[in-house]
Amino acid sequence: MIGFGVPNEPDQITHRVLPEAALGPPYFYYENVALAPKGVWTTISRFLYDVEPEFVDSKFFCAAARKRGYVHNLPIDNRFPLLPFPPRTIHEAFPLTRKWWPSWDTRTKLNCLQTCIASARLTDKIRKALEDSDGEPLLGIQKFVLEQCRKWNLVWVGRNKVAPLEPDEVEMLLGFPRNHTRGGGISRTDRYKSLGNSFQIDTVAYHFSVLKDKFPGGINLLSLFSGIGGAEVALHRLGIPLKNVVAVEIAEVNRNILRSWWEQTNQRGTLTDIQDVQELNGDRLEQLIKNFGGFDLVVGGSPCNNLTGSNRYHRDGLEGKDSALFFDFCRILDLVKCIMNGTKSMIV
DNA sequence: CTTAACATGAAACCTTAG
DNA sequence: CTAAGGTTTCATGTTAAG
Repeated sequence: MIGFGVPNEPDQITHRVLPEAALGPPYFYYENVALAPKGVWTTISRFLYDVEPEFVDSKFFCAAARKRGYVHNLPIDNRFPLLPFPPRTIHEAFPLTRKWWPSWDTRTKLNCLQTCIASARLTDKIRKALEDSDGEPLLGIQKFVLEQCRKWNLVWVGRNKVAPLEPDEVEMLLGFPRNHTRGGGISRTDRYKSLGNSFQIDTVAYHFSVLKDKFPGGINLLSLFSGIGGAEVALHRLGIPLKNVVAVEIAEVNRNILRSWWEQTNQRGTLTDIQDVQELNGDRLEQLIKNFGGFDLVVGGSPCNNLTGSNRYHRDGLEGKDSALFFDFCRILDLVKCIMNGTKSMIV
């Protein structure tokens, strides 16, 4: 799962032909989970001008897996990665765990970072199971422990002791600055939730890197479902100045995180918060676009709640309550295209 | 009212053996 | 080719405690 290519791997594709209707401006970038129910990505592609999805696992960029699909109309030649490369194995990312890591735990990469962590009861159960055996644990015990470690992304923090990742460790793996989601009234569980829903910065920045030459004077960004600001952080770390950013995000804690980052990094552009994508109708968009001459890039990863395998209750596909917001991405992108090109919208 | 802890499978893909 | 087995997954609902 390397899409059109990732750094340090062969089989790079540097050329593709986009459908006529997909050509910008603006550039657009849509993201969601790769392992969605059957047919979902076919539908997503069809609604986004028949652009072929690019499926990439972020394990090629960091120490954790993250299988995602991206539909975008960005150029794909002359991409470059953020430097320095983040640690790409568990041992490099968490050197202190090495001392306690048993030889029979052969993991070198973590699994996907999710929104919940393992219970204390589980790590306690694992400790007790291991303490009962002196020396090498029985194969059955090893199998059980390893299975739980994979399932819950546990790391070794002491003799017979495993633990879930701390929020700041998740921030690091995803490529965010330390303490990005800390403070300002956000709870620990909300940090896990916001981080678990986010982009992996190095992956997205690799795709965005082709924009650096094109927008030396800065970029106007429409960031839908912006969350904790993955797109903004990626562009910033690439050294692409942010001129006008319109960020749409339903959760107040996430809007606060992005606003706080915006101020801490001394951004010189303007950040406009919008709470709900439903507020973005034709009139509002026309007004915004008139203010600063149009968007260069429209980014969004719409909710995956009804697509991900982690959801035991309502994995209903794109028509699900939350995941149907994908169609708002399409609606808004289409409106932006039409307003900027002076044509009439196909959507009523 | 928040926050935290905890229990709760299955779809879809992959590998392997035959 | 098929079947069996292995592996992974941006989560939700309930309960309790503050």
